[in-house]
Amino acid sequence: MTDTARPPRRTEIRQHNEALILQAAEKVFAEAGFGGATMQLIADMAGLPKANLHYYFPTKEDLYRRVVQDIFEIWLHAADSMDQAPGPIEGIGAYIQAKMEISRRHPNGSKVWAFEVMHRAPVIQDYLETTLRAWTTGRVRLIERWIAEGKMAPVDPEHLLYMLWATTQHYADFGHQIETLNAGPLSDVDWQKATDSVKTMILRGIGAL
Amino acid sequence: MTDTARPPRRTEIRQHNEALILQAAEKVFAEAGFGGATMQLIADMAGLPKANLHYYFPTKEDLYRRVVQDIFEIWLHAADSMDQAPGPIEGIGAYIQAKMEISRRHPNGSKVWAFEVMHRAPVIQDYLETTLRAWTTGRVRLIERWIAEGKMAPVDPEHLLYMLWATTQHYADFGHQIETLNAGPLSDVDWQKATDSVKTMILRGIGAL
DNA sequence: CCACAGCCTGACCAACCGGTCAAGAAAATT
DNA sequence: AATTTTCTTGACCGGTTGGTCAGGCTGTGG
Repeated sequence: MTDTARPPRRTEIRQHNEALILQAAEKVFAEAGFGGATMQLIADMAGLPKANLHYYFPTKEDLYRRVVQDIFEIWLHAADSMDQAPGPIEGIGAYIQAKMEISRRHPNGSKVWAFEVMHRAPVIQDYLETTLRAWTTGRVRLIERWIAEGKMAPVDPEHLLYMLWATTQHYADFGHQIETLNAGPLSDVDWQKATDSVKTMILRGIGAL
Repeated sequence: MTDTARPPRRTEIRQHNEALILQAAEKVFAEAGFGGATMQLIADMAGLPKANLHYYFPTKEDLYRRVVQDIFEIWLHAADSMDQAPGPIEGIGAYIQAKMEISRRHPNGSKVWAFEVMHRAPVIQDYLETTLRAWTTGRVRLIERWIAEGKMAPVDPEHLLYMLWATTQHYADFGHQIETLNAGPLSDVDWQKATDSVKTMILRGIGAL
């Protein structure tokens, strides 16, 4: 009578292996999509036998769902800095900064999200309709407030958000194309330049500079 | 001895069926990626037996390659209007207009391209390194000229191009997400609004307005 | 020491995949 | 009409896939 029946006690082994699998899965799903990814390949990359994957994640879809959800979490937190900002220069500037850093550090996550949405979001449609919609409504109101206060030009807030998502995620999703045109991976300086360029063009574009 | 050996004579039947197959393939590849798409599904959607697909396109990869190449062609032509423009307002404005219309009319093509690039472009890597790079270099020079003539602010031309690609293609690649947030498909007015928003924000962002 | 719950995995399976092929139907050419 | 080329298709094949399962292993609490 010490415990409350169910919780299967997250052992350290479980946590460690789940992390290992999720990391490998993110990469494989990003590079091949859901249909193109194979459990065998994910298993090899994680250094585990395939049957072990099915022990922690019963089906391929369960594993995929976890990967997508984890990414979604990261993205939501990226906007925290935007909320307590006094105006668009600080708020949107910080949001661009945060999203560009995510594009650099979690390019695979961004790609999996893109795959999922292009696939008509069979797995996370409910998230789009609930969490993302609520999130969006909140930021739209924030932007409308800034406009009303004369801190920026009267742009359509939703299309501004689309532009923010599109430009920042482009550096992750189309990273290969950018690297090809750049004749090599982007350096620290290149990333700084990219971030500054996006910030400058967008902030001037919304009349905040 | 009448003909010159090879040309396999494009009959009307061939042209008709190839178009039918390519149209179905574009949709299936866009919604499932290369790995997730099946020849059977494409055949069903085209209303043809699977074996017939292999008659016109020997392998799945041949079919995929044709789909990607066709899209690439459309995109290249979208920039024609940009070249003979006197300045960024007309040139970049027309380019945004053209790319937004492509996003609306060929959303699947845009998605297949996105899939391909995220997949590290196994099929069209040579196009990226030759045609696209040459194209990009040309537009970079054009933009640099406009900057030198004082017609726009001194932004980084390459990051401006990325922003143009990202924002316009976002309406195709992430159309499902946008439609979900919009609670339904975009109307004529919605598309006009989107195009105007993108144009205004970007043109002001580069100091052309 | 035992007991037991959680962890591991080689071997296996039905379903499905891309691709082949032979035989014939339909067009085009002579 | 005869002949040659193009087009059509059901049946089939080897290989791969997601998923299963029985049986063994391991660590921990008593």
